[in-house]
Amino acid sequence: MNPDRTLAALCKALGNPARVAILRHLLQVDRCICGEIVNILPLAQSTVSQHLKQLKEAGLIRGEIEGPRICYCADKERLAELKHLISEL
Amino acid sequence: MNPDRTLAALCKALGNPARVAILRHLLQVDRCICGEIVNILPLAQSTVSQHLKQLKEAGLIRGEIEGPRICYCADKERLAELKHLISEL
DNA sequence: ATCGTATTTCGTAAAAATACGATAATGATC
DNA sequence: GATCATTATCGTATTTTTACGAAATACGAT
Repeated sequence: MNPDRTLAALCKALGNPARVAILRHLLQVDRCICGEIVNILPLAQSTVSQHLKQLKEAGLIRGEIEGPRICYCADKERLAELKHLISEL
Repeated sequence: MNPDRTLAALCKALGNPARVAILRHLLQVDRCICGEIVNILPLAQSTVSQHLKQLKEAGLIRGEIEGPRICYCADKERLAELKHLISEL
């Protein structure tokens, strides 16, 4: 993809404080289940699920099914790509 | 402001390919008048003006009145703040 | 097979973003 | 003062985002 579009898509995914908080938390704890994120944020569980979906679509996080729950983790390679695109601005 | 909010606001401002292109261009040419940006992008003049407004509100660019036209330039300090906030993720 | 927990998806409403053309505002020039 | 060039703002339509509760799905345990 065109670098402007890639950067815009990544930035758009982080263009909401809740999603920034989610990513930051996942980077701190390395990995955690969805429910933990729901507890941290003052948002309904379905809303958090949507934010997770957007982050996942942007490639910034991944979710692995782990029994009855889903374990999320940050995709550090994708984050590195964002860092690179921003830093070369 | 809360760092999550600051980062989200900055990212939101870059969450559109046209705005990324505008910022990138301003960084390349250092400074240029609004009309030049309008010529580069495949968008109506009023639309470009709105994008410029958003970038200005986010603090990423500044506009100085220069006779009948307006000269825009990137705010490198603000950009540095974005780079810092992203890099420390 | 049923139940309980965890998560997503659906339906929906309200707000914001995007884009355009038309109009207004500003400043230089005649 | 009229006019031209440049840019912002207004009005509007369409799309997207954000948020919620309710319903569906998936899985483990009983």
